[in-house]
Amino acid sequence: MIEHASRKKLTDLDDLNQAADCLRILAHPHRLRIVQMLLRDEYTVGELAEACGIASHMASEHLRLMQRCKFLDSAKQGRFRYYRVIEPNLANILDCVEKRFDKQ
Amino acid sequence: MIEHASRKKLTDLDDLNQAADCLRILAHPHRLRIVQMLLRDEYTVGELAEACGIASHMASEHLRLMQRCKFLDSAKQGRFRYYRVIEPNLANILDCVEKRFDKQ
DNA sequence: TGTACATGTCGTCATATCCCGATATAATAA
DNA sequence: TTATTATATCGGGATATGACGACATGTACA
Repeated sequence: MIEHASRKKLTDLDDLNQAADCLRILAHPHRLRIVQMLLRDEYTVGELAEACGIASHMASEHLRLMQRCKFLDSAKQGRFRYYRVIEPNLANILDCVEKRFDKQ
Repeated sequence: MIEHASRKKLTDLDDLNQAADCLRILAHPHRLRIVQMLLRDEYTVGELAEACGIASHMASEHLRLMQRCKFLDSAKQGRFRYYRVIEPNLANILDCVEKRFDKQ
């Protein structure tokens, strides 16, 4: 039996609360740039920081936040640590951002 | 000539700043529920408020915020005011939220 | 060993956001 | 008109977030 879209159950407020926490973490210009970069390639913390114009210890904090909410994973490699995107929906959301905000 | 994905230019930090402002507005459990409802049907401010478990003047504030950043539009009809979604990417983002957060 | 470098953590302060009560506007009904 | 209902706005107090300097950890290499 096929449900009409408007009859689908609404998401629980508890779940929307979690979703809002995740979206709030993403809602920062430097974190958006970091995600956009990591969706395309691998970068060190220092490289990400430089691309954002911030000190690397600040990039480190952004990365920690995004790792905590399971957006990113990381692996150490010598002195460096590499992060990668593990949340599959982030590509989709960044597409939305680019669609609305990239100047042609 | 086809550009490789990793060679596409990064979004300006100024634009990411605007994007972050919009995402931050969306990043609230009651606003997410309001958008989810308005994507499916029409509701009065009072109905939206009740569905969120908040006073209607609070729903009104949420709606004003989302109208200001061009997520919603509204039209008055007698004593009531009806809001509707005008940002096309919101359906996509709510899909992401439901994919990650709806319990099956 | 020691020292330079990459990354991470800890306080703190300024600012932004959330939530609420009180009040305002605007339309309908009596 | 007056009362009632629906929606909107204002002001402030509590809480969360952002940015920063200072410091800590951990790795590499002379």
